[in-house]
Amino acid sequence: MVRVRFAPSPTGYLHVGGARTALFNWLFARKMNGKFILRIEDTDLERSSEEFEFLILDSLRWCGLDWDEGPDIGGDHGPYRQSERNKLGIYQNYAKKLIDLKKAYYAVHDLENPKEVILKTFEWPENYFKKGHDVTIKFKVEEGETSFNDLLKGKMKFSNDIFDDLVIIKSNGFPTYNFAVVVDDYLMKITHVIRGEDHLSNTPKQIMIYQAFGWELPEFMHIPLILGRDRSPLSKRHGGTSINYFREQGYLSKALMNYLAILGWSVEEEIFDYKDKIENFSLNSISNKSVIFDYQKLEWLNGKHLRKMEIEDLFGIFHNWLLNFRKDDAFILENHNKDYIMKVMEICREKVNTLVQLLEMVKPFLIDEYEYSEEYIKSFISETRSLEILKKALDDFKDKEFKNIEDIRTLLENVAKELEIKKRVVFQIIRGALLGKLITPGLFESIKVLGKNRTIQRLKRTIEIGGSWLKNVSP
RNA sequence: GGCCCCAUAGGAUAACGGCUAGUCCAUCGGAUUCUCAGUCCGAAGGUCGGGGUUCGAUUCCCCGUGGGGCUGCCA
Repeated sequence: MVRVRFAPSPTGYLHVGGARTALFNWLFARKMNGKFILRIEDTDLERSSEEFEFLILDSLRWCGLDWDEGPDIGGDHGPYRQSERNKLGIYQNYAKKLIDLKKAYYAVHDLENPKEVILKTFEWPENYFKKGHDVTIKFKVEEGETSFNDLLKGKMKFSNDIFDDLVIIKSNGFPTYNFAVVVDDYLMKITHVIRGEDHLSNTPKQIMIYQAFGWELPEFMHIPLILGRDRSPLSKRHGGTSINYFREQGYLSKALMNYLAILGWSVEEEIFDYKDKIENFSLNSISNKSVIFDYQKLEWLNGKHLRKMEIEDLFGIFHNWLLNFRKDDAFILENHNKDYIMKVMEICREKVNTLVQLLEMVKPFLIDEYEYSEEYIKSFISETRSLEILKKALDDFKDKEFKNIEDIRTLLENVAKELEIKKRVVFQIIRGALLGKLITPGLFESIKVLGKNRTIQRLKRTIEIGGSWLKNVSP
């Protein structure tokens, strides 16, 4: 049975790189009918926090990556938080076993200069401890070579003399990363360790520990890192990096996962729902090269997903997003029936890539006191016959029914024809009159969705307000 | 400094050792008898450098260069 894990440390938000690692683990587990385990590596007391743990789980859920065992749901190999495991004495016990095997020792550190070890012993150095010396447990690195096979990199070989003896239990009694991972991966029966390439050089250290215990090695696979535009590690400098950031910026989890999947994974068809790709997934189609995060491609992909999904699903996601991240704008959905809103969204999504952009596009349809953009006011004023255009359109709309796009087109083209003004000009003046902006969904479609009453009201409103713009600039 | 990983257009990828190095994003140009941030069409742009092996190298080997990682009582 395949068992893989994702083991974040709760010292920050979930990073896209972490999410990608989690995604590949998840995909592999699902494909192999195995288990995906979530373990929290909170052995760094200084930097770890419960809030970050909460946020990481929240982000993972948003991504749709569900786990079979974890700190919140438990499992047969718990607990799943290293701090809790430490309380049970798990790491201490295993460290003592290594001491019994003479493969690790107590290291007594100098009082003044804690980096210096003044005594190595297999017996607990109670006297020194009482006097206030730091005491750690260090793993003894033997001479020789450590090699392993990496699923992506192939055969790896390290000479042991590049490693010093490594601390496995800190003076505060907590295990270090390299020790805790080994003990936990062993106890949790992890079969495949799939993680970022930044751990490649740690692997031989961990393998030495496996070997000291006589434990069977899992498979290892180190996937390349995600970099920013300048090839330095992706950081806030390059833009947002946390899952939460992209969520807040109006990206869909499906799209973000899709992007993380194709980033360094060659596929025939680029746009997909990653949950449909479980069967096709294979570890060896993952690229072996670090990759640069391309915000533009992500946005493009997000637009594709936005346009492709069921409008009702999009409505739900949009509504939710407003409530979570744009509380001040959430009111726009009130006092409208869902049907109208969905029709609005249907035509607006054709032009946008993110929920942020969608919000801007949708807003004027849902607010009667919509604002007028400066560009519109400017072009309204510079076109001397603006008011005339709007009045003519108003008159024509009043006594005509318009049920389909063609009727609306005919009517508007007729306005232009009779006034002998270019269609483009007429349409732009009317567009802005109805929605306050010069960039909107198709004008005829917009009018159809607005309906007769709103259209007429809005024409009247702009005629009134537009009059005052003209007065203000009169010579 | 030491050890390790990586290298095809600006970014992501494709090409049993063999056609003119293919595709997606971005860029530029055109179209969409209404806007464009949407859609369609088109263009430009690449095998990091130097040595080998070979009839033939993007592909295999060596060196260099560049980028990245590790080198913590961080993970």
